[in-house]
Amino acid sequence: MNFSNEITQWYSNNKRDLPWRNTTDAYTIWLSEIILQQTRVEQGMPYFYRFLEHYPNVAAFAAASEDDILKLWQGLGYYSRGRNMLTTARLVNELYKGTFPNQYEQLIKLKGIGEYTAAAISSFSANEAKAVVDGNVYRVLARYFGISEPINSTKGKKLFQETANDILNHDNPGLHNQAMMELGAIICKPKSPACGICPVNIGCHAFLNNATTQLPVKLKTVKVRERYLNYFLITDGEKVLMNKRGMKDIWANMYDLPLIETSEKPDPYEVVQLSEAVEYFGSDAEVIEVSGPLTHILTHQRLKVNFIILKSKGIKLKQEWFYTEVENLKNLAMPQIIFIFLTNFFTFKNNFPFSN
DNA sequence: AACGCGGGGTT
DNA sequence: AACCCAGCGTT
Repeated sequence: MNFSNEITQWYSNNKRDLPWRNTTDAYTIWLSEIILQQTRVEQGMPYFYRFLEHYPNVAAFAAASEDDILKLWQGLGYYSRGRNMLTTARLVNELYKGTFPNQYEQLIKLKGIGEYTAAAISSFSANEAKAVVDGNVYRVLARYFGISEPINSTKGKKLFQETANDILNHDNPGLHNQAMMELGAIICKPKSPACGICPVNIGCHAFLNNATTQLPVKLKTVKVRERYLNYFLITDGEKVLMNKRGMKDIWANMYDLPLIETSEKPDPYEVVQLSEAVEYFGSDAEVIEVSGPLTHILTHQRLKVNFIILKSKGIKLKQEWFYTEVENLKNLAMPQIIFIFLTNFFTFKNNFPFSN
């Protein structure tokens, strides 16, 4: 038995029953693949069901608004995925009359679809002979063949893609690709891999040389930036003052609260004295209550967040600010920390959340 | 080639 | 705290 036969047989007997594996519909597979980019299966699963229910085909997706998509995407992170999907859905609806393409060369041109995703959709949907290389495959290949080239260097990416191409089973590329990823997810795990029950342990360089902890090799990532975000909760009757974020920075085009960012750890009461605050809130602005700082961790940023309840007579609205009914908050896509704060605040009005 | 982009789970 | 997750787009 060769490598591919071993893992595909193992896969057939041990695979998880995942909803996107029961179809060859390119639209459905596209949906699942974008959701699963840098996202664990368990985390993406409920979003997959939700999106499929709201948008059962590409025409339905194309008809959605960006606000709709971002709201449904809320909590999943990497929101550009959702915005890129909308671009792609609208293009596909025009260009291919609502039939999602399943050929690599067409897929790779679409926004949000890179080498991995184009290979995944084309091999799963049309059995096209393109090898997938995701985080799982990097790990399996590095260990099995003893490849110590960093997986995130340009040279490494090329080498791993070539290696994946070399061992691809051309008789059933879709099955082979699924098996590679499943092996990485279930057996060849990052920590404490289950080498004892691995179908290809005989022949695995890392297993034979007790080197699973050294492989794969990955170049150091950049350091985390600290930011201090001071959010203001300003109400007017049953309305809340909200902010629509721009295209730069995190949480593009999503909704949060009026914000003043400071370069150093601030005293919330002094933030209100800053000229920027005085300009918009007036010098008579009064701090009612403060909670924070809360720490919100992103991959490359550590956010220290203050929430400041403010009362003021003369608010001067910035262009991106608008009042909205509390009832309408459920329609706005917000970063998790904002969503949780507002949910708690308006659920426990008399009991300020996160006070410390 | 390097960087930016979320949120959550595991070790 | 470090690392990882069915990566991709921009600079």
